Amino acid sequence: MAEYNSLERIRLQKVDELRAEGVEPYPTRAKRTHTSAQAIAEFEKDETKEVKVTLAGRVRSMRPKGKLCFAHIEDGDGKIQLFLRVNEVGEERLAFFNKMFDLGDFMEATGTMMRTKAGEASLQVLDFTLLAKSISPLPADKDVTQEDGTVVRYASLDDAELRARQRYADLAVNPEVRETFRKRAKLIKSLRDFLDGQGFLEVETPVLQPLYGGAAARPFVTHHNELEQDMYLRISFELYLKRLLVGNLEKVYEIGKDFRNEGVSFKHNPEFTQLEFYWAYADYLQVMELTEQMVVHAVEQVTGSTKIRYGEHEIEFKPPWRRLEMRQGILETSGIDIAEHRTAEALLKAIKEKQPKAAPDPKATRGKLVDFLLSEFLEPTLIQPTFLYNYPRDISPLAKSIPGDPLTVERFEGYVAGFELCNAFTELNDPLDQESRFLEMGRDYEADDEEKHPLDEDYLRAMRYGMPPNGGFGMGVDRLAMLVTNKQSIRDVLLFPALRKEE
RNA sequence: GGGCGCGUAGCUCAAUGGUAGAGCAGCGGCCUUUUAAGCCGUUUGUUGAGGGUUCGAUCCCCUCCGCGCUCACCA
Repeated sequence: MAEYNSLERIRLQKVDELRAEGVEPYPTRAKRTHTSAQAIAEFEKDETKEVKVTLAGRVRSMRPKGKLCFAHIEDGDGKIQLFLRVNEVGEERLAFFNKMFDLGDFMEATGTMMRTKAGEASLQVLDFTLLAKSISPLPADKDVTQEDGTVVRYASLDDAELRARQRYADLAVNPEVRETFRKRAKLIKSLRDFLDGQGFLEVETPVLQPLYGGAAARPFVTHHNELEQDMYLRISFELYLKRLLVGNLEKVYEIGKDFRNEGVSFKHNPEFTQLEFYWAYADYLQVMELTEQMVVHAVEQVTGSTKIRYGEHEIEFKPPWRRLEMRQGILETSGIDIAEHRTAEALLKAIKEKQPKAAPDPKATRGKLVDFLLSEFLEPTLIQPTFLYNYPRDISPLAKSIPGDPLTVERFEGYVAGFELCNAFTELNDPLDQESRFLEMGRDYEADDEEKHPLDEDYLRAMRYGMPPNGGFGMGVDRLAMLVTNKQSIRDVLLFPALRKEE
């Protein structure tokens, strides 16, 4: 049972009073004819013509002034001022409005458009109705535009926890939050449009899987009662999408949620939106070109420019992006040439000599050490969009080796603003090689390591029917959303980010 | 999981080893062109929870809860 504070109790009492007067505080239907923006546009076409409209929205401010009252309501398009006078609505109705309406209420108002003495296009109200009484006051929010044009916000909702937990309140009072999520929707639509235009088929593969795979991550485990078996929430789409290539679907993609039972950070959420595509007969170089085209298309659709501002950086997405061989990048930033150190022992020794302050895991494989050098030294320098290519084989069990170089695979990652945006490779399609890679991975992890790749026999069975050579791609859509909305935390681009349960 | 920090009114914040204030919101008035409206009056708190030290804790100590930053983890 909810407990009400003093403000809420006053409003609840108003609900009772309204009902006692025969006024329904939550009527079933609204009769809106225009949004605020439509009404203003129509009025401004010809201000001598009478424009009669019914508007609806949330009351955001009330300024009663004796025999008249100004109020702003906000709808999906913006705010509009209501102007109520005793001349039109009568003394009794004006008093009713002042007494019974509160900030946050949804209401409807019918009237004619007019311009106030201060010059604001407003609705001169003839009649009004309550649409939904607000019991709990929304966090107060006042924007004041000062003479020099700067907007000062008084008493807004900016507690990060409250904003994430009660996103509905955050959205209700912070218009720029609504804008962020409009941009996010536009981003996803533009990615979809691009891939559709390239002839890719959008598919849906299982979220609930008998076996997880396609990435190294701890899964969420659940249980199906009737089948009497454990199920996993997917950690990637990869293995299912590649099964479709076996089925002669040549270009497929999926946009959806992945789930990883791991740490939460400014760039990690346990469930996140992934885009993956697989492209038969293409290799990682072709995927690289398609990637830069796709991303610049999306950035341009959302922001209107190929260039964005992200924090202190200005980032240009126009292709071609910088291409940097991983070996070269690591050499330039750490002074270590990984090609000269072909074993984990040798590489570890080199790191200790050249970078005594660095603290790599002494038990790491060679691939993990390369990854360490990458994230420690190279990654922070990759601000402008950069394709880092050619990765160590042992951290890439699903990628194909470079002909003639068994330690290196045809793989690239796209980096922007110092973090990984996407990951792609020429996909391994040799079932025998794939099987030995799975077994190899198994040896590199402890028996109880939850990140150990389970051996997916059905996937190998599919591959044995024959899988065309292909290029595959995966991208964290939330991270791209962070870039185009200039948000420093993944939470700001997720409507309901993962939070600990409230007590 | 480790480290650091934070938690005070509906919102934004202040204060102090002697049980708390401001602005906004609210409530009661006045006001026929306001937009942070103004003016007069006025209310609001288990100071995140529990325990300890103390004559006395919101402040000091411990535990817990929640959040933020960060490290670890994360192909």
